[in-house]
Amino acid sequence: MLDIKFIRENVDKIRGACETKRVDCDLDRLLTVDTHRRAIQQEADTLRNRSKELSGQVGLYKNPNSKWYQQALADGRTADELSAEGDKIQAESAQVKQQIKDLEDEAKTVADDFKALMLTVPQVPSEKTPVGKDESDNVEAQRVGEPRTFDFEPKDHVELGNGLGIIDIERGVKLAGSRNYLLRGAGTLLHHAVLRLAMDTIGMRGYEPVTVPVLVRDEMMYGTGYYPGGEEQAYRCERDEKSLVGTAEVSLTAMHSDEILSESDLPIKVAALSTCFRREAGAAGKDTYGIYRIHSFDKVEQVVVCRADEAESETFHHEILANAEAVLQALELPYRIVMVCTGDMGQGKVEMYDIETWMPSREAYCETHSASRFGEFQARRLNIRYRDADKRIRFCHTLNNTVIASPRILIPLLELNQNADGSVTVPKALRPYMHGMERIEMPE
RNA sequence: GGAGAGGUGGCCGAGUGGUUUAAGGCGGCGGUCUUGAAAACCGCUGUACCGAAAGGUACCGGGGGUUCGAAUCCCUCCCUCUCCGCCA
Repeated sequence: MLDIKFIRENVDKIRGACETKRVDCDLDRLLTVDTHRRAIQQEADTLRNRSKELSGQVGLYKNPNSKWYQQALADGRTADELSAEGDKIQAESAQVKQQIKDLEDEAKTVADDFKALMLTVPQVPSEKTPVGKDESDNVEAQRVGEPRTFDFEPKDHVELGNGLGIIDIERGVKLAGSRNYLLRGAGTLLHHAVLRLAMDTIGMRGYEPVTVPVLVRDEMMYGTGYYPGGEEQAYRCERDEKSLVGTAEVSLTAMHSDEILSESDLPIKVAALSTCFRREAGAAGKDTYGIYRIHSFDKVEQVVVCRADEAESETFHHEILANAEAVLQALELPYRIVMVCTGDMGQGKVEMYDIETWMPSREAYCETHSASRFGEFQARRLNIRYRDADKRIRFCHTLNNTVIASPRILIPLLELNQNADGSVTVPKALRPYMHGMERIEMPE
C-alpha cells in the first residue's frame, strides 16, 4: 500500500508503474473515490459536531443533578418548562442523527471501495529495474562458478534419488497427490544438513533465529501483499479464516505489525526455518517432473525491517543477497544473479534480484532464491512504524530473501556432485551435519 | 470442548448512561532552584483522518446494536487468565 497523498501527487509515476508492472489498477476511479471520501468525511464531521452540541444541551435540561439545572430552577424556571425545552432539542438532535446515519452508510460503502482500490496500487519500481514483460526480460547481473561438464552420461535427480533410495516420489504421490514426495535415509540427512548449514550461516551473520507459526490470520497475508490476488496459490482453512504460509516471510515480517518501534530497535534482522505450502494452481503441466515444483517444502528465510531510508534499505538488499551467496558458495554451487524486470517482480516490490542455480538436467540456471525490497509497501499494510530521531512516527522499510530452500536445492546438489557409478559426493561443508558422511552410496 | 473472570493511553489503574474535555499514579520531555546532580515544585506528554489555517472528527480489544447522548447497556467475534476435560 502507498500513501494516498503520495498517490495524489505522483499520479504519473503510479500510472507508469501500473503499465510496466502490468498491474490492473483503476487509478482514475481511486482518485474519484478519494475525493468523494474526503467530501463525505467533512460533511459527516460537521454533522457529528452539531449532534454533540445538541445532546450535550439535552443533558443539561434532562439531568436534575446538574449544576446548570439547579441554577435554572433557582432562577425561577419550572421543571416542566425545562423538560419541554429539552424535548425540543432532543427532537432536533434526532433529525441530525438520521442525517448522520444516512451519511455513514454512504461513507462505509465508499471506504470499502477505497480500501479495495488502495490494495491494488503497485509500488513504484526503482530506476535501476529493467523494464520488461516477463521472466525472459530479466537481466543477468553476475555469474559465479562454472557449470560442470561430465565425462560420462549424467543422471537427473530423479534417477539418482531413486537409485540411491533417497527420493521416493511414487509414495509421496500415493500419500498426498501430485507434486508430493518423500525423502529417505541419506536424502533426509542431506535435506536437514543444508537447512542447518543455512541456519548456522545466517545466525553467525547476526540474524536472530526465530520459530514462527505457519498457519496465520488472513490479515497477515494481506499485510505482506500476498492477498488480494494470491488466494489461489495458498491453502486456506476456511473455518478458521487462516492461511498456510507459502514462506516464513509472512510471519517474520508481520510479527511486528501494529507496533511502534523505537529507532534503536532497528534494523531488525530475523531468520526462520519453516515448511512452506503452495497450491501451485495455474501451474498445471509446468515443472511436473521431479521435486522442482512441489506443494510443500522447507525453507530458511531472512527478513530485515529497517528505517525509512532508501540508501539504507539498498545496503541491506545487498547484505541479504550476500548472505544467500555465502551459503551457495559453501555448497560450491554455480549460480547467477539476475535483476528481475518490472513485469516479473510483483506489485509491492521496489527492486528484486533472483539467484538462479545451475541445474544440469534442466540445462539452465533456475530460480532458487528471491531477494526483494519493498520500501514502505508492506509496512504500511501491516502498520509497522518507528519513532525517528525527531520523534516523528514513520513507516519502516522491509526486505527479504531466501537463505536456502530444500529440497529444490537438492536438484543441483545431487546432479552436480554425482559420480559415474551413481553415487553422490557430499560437499565438504555438509559433512559435519551428516555424521561425517563423504558419499551417498548405492544400497547393497 | 465445558464453566468462570477479564481486556481502559508507553506502563499501572479509577471510571455502571449526561455539570459536553478518560481521574490519579509511574515513566518521559521542558522549566524553576543548584557549582553539578538528586529532591521538591510548575508545565507539557496517545494515534489516525479531514482542513491552507483556525479548528473539527474518530478511537477505552474488533465489529454491530439500543439511546437525543455509550468506556459504561445489549449482541457477536477475537484475545488473556483460572478451573475441568482431552492430548504430542
